[in-house]
Amino acid sequence: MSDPDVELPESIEIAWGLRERPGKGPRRSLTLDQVVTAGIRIAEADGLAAVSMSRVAGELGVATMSLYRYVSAKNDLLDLMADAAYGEPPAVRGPDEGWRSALARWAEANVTAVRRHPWSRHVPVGGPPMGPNQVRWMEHGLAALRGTGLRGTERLSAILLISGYARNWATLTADIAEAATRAGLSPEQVGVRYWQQLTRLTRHGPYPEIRDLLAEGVADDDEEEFDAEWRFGLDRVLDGIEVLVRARSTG
Amino acid sequence: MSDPDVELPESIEIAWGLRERPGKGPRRSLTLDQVVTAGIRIAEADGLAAVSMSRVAGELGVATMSLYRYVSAKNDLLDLMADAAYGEPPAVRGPDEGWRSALARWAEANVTAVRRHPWSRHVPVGGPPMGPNQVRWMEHGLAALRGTGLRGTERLSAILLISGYARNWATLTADIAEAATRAGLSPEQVGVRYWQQLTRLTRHGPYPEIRDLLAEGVADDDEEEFDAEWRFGLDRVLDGIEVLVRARSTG
DNA sequence: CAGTACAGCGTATGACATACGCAGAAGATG
DNA sequence: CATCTTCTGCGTATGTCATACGCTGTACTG
Repeated sequence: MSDPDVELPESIEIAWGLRERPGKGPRRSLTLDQVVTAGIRIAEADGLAAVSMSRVAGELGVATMSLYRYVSAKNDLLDLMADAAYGEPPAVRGPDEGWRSALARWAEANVTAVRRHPWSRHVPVGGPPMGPNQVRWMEHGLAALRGTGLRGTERLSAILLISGYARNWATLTADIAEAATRAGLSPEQVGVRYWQQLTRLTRHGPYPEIRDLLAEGVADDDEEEFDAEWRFGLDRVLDGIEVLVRARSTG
Repeated sequence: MSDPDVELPESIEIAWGLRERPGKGPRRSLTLDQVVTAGIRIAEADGLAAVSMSRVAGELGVATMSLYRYVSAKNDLLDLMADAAYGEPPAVRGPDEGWRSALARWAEANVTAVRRHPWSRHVPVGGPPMGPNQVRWMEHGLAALRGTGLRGTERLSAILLISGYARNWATLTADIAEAATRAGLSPEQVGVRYWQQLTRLTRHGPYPEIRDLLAEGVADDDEEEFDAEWRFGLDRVLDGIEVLVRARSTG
């Protein structure tokens, strides 16, 4: 139950500062932080695909292979970059704030975090959150649900659900924004084009629902529409949680 | 409003069978389907990373560059593979089935689809669904919400929310299952190990919520726990939709 | 001062996506 | 039947990338 020294992936240990500094050999000329920051700078400027070990090294004025004294593989670097991209979680729920408001803030902050670092959505994830920032986000998300009567697994599932939704939404809108930039259009125009494309594809064939949808005029013609859609989904999730919270506090 | 010939990405047109066969030159020695199927076979056997153009070509007994007569870039191939991985959507909602049951089936089917082709979760997505199978899934998802009084954008947001949750969940569990295989453990053991790791990381520092969680004994000690967690989130979402559906039918 | 473990990094390897252009095939056209 | 057009398969070449290996010099330890 309280194993003091569970095995931990190397990059995670380093990120949490659990690695002893050896003190022997020559002084290191860089910090891990500098490496990660350089990677982020490149991703910010030219996208995640531009982040190569040699380019990161170039940015720092060292040889490519030197980086491997700081990370054990490129994937480690990407994981650390992604964790850094999360940044600070939003302010923890205050004593006077309701769980619903706090959770909504937390959800919005998730979206904002991805929007601030659009490249981060392309970092391949593998496994549950263990980076320092990710864990802190988890902490704050759980705090929003304190006192609701939800069990541990339930609180956890709830924030997993919400962060997943937020990341999905942020990813979708970022993809659209990127396609817009590529095509020299506005995001709204890309949205409209998508519906036109879907209209053409479903013109012939058994797509009654989609045709109804299109006939209803679903086109996202302005930014507020986009935002309304996000909030719609968020409200559904929060409503669903509220149903349970109420049931618990009544029972 | 009814532009008859909207621009469509090349690979999408091909996938929908909207490309004319030229009829001129030599006969093609392959079909697009064979190429995609070969890619899937490799991904199934050795993971998505093993899918290289040269390996796919080898599998088909042609030269690497021949593939580019069928897809314009590797990404096209991956997109087509991902669309194929969706496969058939679940049976459309029948006349006697409630929206909630139909939507739950649709959600489960999303999970199953990813589980059947775990590699598909690593295919980089770019943009809203346009593949033939994806669109058919969309059609069936919307059909589940027919007659609920929800507006078009609302129905759409709802299924986006659910499919996102399902894919996230499937991804997380697949990641765990894969880590388990790599480590020669059971998925349950990997879950337990994760909580131990988190215990160690949060032992010192401001993590009251996580420590509460761990003290409560949150460890996923069997498969039913896993499944209960999935259903918890799904029920929250469905409850949230139900709140709205009821409000609409009352108003 | 001797020993030792580690830092930086030059070099080499093997995989990969894909641009380019050619030779030959099969219809289209006269 | 002859010529032309267009497309196919694909050989070759290019440039990029991650990373294994091992050497050299460094700074702390005893």
